[in-house]
Amino acid sequence: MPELPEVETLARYLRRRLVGRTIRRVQILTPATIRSPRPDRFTRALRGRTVQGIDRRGKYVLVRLDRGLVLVIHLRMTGDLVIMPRRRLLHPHTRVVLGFGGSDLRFEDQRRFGHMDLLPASAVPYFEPLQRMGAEPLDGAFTPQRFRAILKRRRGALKPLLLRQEVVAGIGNLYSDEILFQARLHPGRRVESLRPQEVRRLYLATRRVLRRAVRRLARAGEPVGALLAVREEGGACPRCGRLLAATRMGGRATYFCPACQR
DNA sequence: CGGCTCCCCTGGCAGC
DNA sequence: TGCTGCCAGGGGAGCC
Ligand SMILES: [Zn+2]
Repeated sequence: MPELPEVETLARYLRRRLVGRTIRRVQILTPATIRSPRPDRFTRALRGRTVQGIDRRGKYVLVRLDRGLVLVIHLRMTGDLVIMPRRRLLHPHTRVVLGFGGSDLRFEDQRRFGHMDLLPASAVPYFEPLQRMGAEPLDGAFTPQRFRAILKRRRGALKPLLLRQEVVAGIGNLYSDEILFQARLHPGRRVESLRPQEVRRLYLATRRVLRRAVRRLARAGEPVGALLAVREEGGACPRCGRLLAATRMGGRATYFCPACQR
């Protein structure tokens, strides 16, 4: 279930495979997946379009097409984009198929939370969720100063803060736990109580955790993180060996070490 | 604004 | 075996 590193890895893969190729066939198996425009228009507008580029913003995949169109896709919890030969049987959770001749790009999504919007490129900056989206943590513009400024405007517990896409884009439930573990900060710690040194740790941990995960996913296809490896009921802290605390914050399962994270 | 609950939907799994 | 309830990595709406 994809957070920034997984979506970034997926976007890079799609870029390698799809740029320059032309959509010949569009098949919608679950109309609800298409949020806009209506399925018949969606199909007509996509047929014949050539992929010019693939971008990522937060957890969104953006497929840039000719004629000034962009296909904006969110995988949510269970969505995935897979490329496979056209002759391969459709997986039962296949929601949308874009046929590129011999191979398909298939959107598979068990829980049907994922969705896509086909927009004019000019409308993308005004597309609500993208417009609200916060800083890209792996971007060069994401500096310690910028991060400090972002946090200064906020109040409340760190974990829910990290999960808000309009604060920092792309962090989900798993990586937020990992980031807080690496930063040695308690998930319930209030952002306004952080000392400069701790803000710095949080900044560095955010970058390092996400960057490492992208690198590792690209190579091994396996997610990384000291905490992620033991993140379960009864797991031991990788740093001090004590039992991890398991709780819920903002309705999300949360794991941390009460000794190391303050 | 922050923080909570509910909801969208499906399936895996523990417990009875 | 079969049923039930709970849980899941996302995020928006509605409420206090
Ligand atoms: Zn510890």
